[in-house]
Amino acid sequence: MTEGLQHMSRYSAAEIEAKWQEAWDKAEIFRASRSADKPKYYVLEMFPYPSGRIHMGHVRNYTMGDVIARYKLSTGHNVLHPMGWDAFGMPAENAAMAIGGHPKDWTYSNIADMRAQMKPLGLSIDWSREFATCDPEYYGQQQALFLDMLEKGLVYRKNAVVNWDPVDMTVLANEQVENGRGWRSGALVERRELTQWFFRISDFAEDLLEALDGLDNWPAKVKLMQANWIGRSRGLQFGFSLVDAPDGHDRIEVYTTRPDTLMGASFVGISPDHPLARQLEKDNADLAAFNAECRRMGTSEEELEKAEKKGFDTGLRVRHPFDTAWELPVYIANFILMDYGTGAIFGCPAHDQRDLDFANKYGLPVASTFEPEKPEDGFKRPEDGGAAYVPPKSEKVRYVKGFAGDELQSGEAAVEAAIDFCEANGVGQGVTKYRLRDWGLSRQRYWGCPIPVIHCEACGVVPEAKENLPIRLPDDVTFDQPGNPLDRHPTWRDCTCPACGAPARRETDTMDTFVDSSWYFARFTAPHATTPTDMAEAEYWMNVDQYIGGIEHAILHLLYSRFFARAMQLTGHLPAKAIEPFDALFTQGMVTHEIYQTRDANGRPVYHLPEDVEGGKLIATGETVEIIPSAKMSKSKKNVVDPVTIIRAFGADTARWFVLSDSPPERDVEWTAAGAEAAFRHLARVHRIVTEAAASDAAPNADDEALLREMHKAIHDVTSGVESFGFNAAIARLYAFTNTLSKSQAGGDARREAARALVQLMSPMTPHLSEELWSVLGGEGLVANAAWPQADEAMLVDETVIMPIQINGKRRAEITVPKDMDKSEVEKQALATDAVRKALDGAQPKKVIVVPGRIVNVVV
RNA sequence: GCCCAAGUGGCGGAACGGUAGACGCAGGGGAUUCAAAAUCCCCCGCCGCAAGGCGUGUGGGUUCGAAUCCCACCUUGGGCACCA
Repeated sequence: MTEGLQHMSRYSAAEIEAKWQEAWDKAEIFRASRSADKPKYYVLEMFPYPSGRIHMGHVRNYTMGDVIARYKLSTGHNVLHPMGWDAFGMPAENAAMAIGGHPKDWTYSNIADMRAQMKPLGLSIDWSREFATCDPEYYGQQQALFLDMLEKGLVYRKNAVVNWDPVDMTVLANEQVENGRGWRSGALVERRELTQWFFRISDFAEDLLEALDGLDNWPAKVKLMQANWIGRSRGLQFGFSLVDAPDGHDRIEVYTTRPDTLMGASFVGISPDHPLARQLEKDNADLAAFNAECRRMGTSEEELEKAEKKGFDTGLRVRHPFDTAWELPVYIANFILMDYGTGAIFGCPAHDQRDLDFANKYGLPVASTFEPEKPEDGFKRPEDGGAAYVPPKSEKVRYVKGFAGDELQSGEAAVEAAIDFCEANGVGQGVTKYRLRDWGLSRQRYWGCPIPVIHCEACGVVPEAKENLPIRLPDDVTFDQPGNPLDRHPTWRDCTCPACGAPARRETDTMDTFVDSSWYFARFTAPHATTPTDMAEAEYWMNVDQYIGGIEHAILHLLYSRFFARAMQLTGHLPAKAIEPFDALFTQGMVTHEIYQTRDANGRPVYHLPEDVEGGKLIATGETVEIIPSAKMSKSKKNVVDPVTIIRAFGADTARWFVLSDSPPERDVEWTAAGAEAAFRHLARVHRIVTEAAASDAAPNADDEALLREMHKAIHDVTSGVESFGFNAAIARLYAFTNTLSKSQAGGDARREAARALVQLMSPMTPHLSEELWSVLGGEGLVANAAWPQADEAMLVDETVIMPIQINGKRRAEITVPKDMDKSEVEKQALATDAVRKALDGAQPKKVIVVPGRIVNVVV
C-alpha cells in the first residue's frame, strides 16, 4: 500500500459527517411536499419528551425510523419524516419547584439542547415541520379540537376520584404516591372526588376492538393487549332485592360473567364508593371507618388488586333471585371497583379463588355448582378444602347445582344457557360490557393545554368562543407553593361569559398530556395550518405508513390516538381513510448497560458512570467496582452513555451502526464500549476496502462471477432485512459481504461494482460514510437520492446444493446434488452413503423423507 | 393480583417445523513490526484420547424431524387508566 493510499483511506468521521450533512441541507432533499408523481410514505417515530438530553434509546428509535425513511427515499417514494416535542408534563413543573425558574424556559431550553444533540445524527428529518406541543399555535388548535368534540357530545363532565394530598392540598399523580404517602409531604394519601372532564372513548369500545382485526401490520401482542384492555364480556345483569331495604335502595344491581354459578352464590359485595355504602356510612361509624380506610388506598388498579382483601358486613341481607327464602349477606369489599360493571358483585367461592379466600376469612358458605367431567385422582371440592375450581372456558364440566340438573356443558355454552334461563324467568338481562372506561382528561396542573371553557353562574359551563383561541397560559406564575398556579393567579381566571356577558371564571384545569400526543401525527401533515389540520394535506399524507416506538405505549397512547382519529373524523378534521391512523407499527426494545457500583462507608450503594470505569476499576482511584447485570439506562443508576460523547469519539455512523447491529430491533440491546469500538473499526475497514477497490487496476478474471453472485445475494438479503425490520440480520449479512469483497481476487471493475452495492446497502444505516465512499467510487449525485440496487434473480440460485442426510433425525452424512435432482434419485444416493448402509445393515428402511433442496431423513 | 412478551456458547445473537450456534464481541495461536498500535490468517458450544455422547430456562406432549407447535411451571421485562 502506498503512502498516498494510506492517507486517502483514513476514516475521519467528524470531517465526513459535517460535510455531508451540509450537502443534504443545501440540496433540501428531506423537505417534504405533496407530489403527484411519486407514492407518498410517512414514517414517524414517537416524538420525544424534552428532558434535556438525548439518550441511546432516542438514537435507536430515530435511527430505525431513519433507515426506513432513507430506504423509502431510495425506492422512489415521496417521504415525510418529521420531528417534534411532547413538551407539556409534570417534570417541567417539578424542575420549577426544585430549582426555580419557569417551566416554559426550562422546556424550550431543553428543546434547543436536544435539537442540537440530535442534528449530528444525520437524520433525514424535515425540520421545517418541527413543533412543540407547548407552542400556543399547537395547543390553540388542540383547544379548537376540544370545542368541536364538546359540540359533538364526545366530551362530558362527571365525578371521579383522584389521589389527594391533605397536607399539600394538591392532587397527586400515581407516580407521586409512594407507599400510600405523598412524595413531598409524606402525608397519607386520600381518595377524593372531583368533577372532571371525560372523553367518551367507551362509546367506541366495540369499534376500537373490532378494527384491531384490520391492523395487519401491527404486532399481534399489541393488538392482544388492546383487546384485553377494552375487555368485552358477555354476562348477566340482574338485581338482588334487599330484605328491610333502606331508603331508596330496594335492589342491588349486579353484573356477572358467570351467571351459571348463581346457585353457588355466597355473599354480595359492593364497592366502598357504591351509593348504598355511602348512604350506610351516615349512621354507622364502624362502617364509615372501614370505608375511610378503603379510600386511603391510591387509585391504581395494581394497588387495589395487590392489597389484602378486606370486607365489612353491612348487616343487610338480600334474597336469592331463584329462592326468596335464601338470604345472602351484603359486604362492602375493598377490592370492588365502582368504575367497572355496577360496582357490585355476587361472590361464588367455589369457582373464584379471591371469593374463596374472602369466604374463608369471614366464615361464609362454599357450595360447588359444577365439578370436572372426569375428576383427577385427589380432586377435592372447594367446600371440602380444595382450591376454587376454575375450569378453562372450553372445558366441559358436570353441573351439580345448575339450572337444569347435572348435564355436561362447556363454560361458554353454560353461560349462554344460564342467561337464557334467567331472562325466561324474569331475572335480569344478558348484556355486553366493556372494561374500557372513559378517558379522564382533567389535570389540576399548570403546564398543560388549558381546557377552553368558562364557568358562569347563570349559564353554567360555557365553551370559550373559537375566535378567542388560543387561551394562553399566563407567564407570570410561581411554583413556590404546591397546587395549581392557575388557581391562585390574580387575574387569569377572570373573564366574561361568552353567552350572557356577565363576569365569569375560566376553567383552571389543563389537559392530560396524552391529549397532546393523540393527534400530533395529523398535525405534522400541515404544521402551520390555521385550523387543526388541512384536509388536502391530511388526505395526501395520512396514514402514517410506519410508526415506531416503545412497547410501553402499547395500550394507552395508541388506543387514545385511535380514538382521536375517530373523533377528528366526526368533527371534520381527518378524512375517512385515517380512521386507523397507523398502518404499520413497530415496537422497539430498550438500550441497556451494565451497572457499576461501589459501597460507601455505611454500605449504601454508590453508582458510577461507565466513562469513569475501565477494566472493572474506577479510573480515578483504582477501586474495583461491582458489576450488576444490564438494565435500562437510567440516571439514577448512572448506567448511561451519552450519545454526544460517542458521536464525538467515533462519529454518528458508528453509533447508528452499533445500535442496529447487536440485537433484534424489538428486543433490548446492551450498549458495550467494546461493541462500539468494533463497529467503528468495521466502518474504517469498509472505508479502506472500498477505497482500495476504487483504485484497483486488476484485469477481469474468473473470480468476477463469484463476487457478483455474492453481491446479488447480499442485495437480496439486505433488502428483505430492511423491509422486515431485520436490521441486525441485514448488518450481519453486510459483514459477510464485506469479508467476501475483501478476500476476492476479482478484477477492478467487478470489485467496484460490488463496492458500489455495498456502499448503497449500507447507506440507510451509515449515510455519511456511504455518501463519502459513493463519491470516492465516482457515483453520480448523492447516494441518498440514488436508486436502490436490484438483485438479479438468476444470480441468486446455485446450481448444486448440499443436502444433509439424517438417520432417525440425527445428521449423519451429506451429499452434494444438482439443485433440481429428482426425489427418487436423491433417495437412491442417500441410501448409498456409508453411514446409511452401516445403519441399515442390509435391512430395508422403515421410511425415507426427502425434502427437495433441504434434507433427507432415513428412519430405520 | 391481572394482561402481554422474552429466555439459545464466556457475551450479543442467527436459524420458511429440516445440518443448532450465521455474523459480531471476548479469548487462544500465528504473520507483519526493532517494538507496539493498526492490519492480515487460523482456532473457538460442553464432555471425551477417540469412537461417540450431551446440548436452545424446567417438565411433559405432537411429529419422520421441535429453539420453532401444544400444555404446565420457573425467571426476567413491559403495562395496569394522573410518568411520558
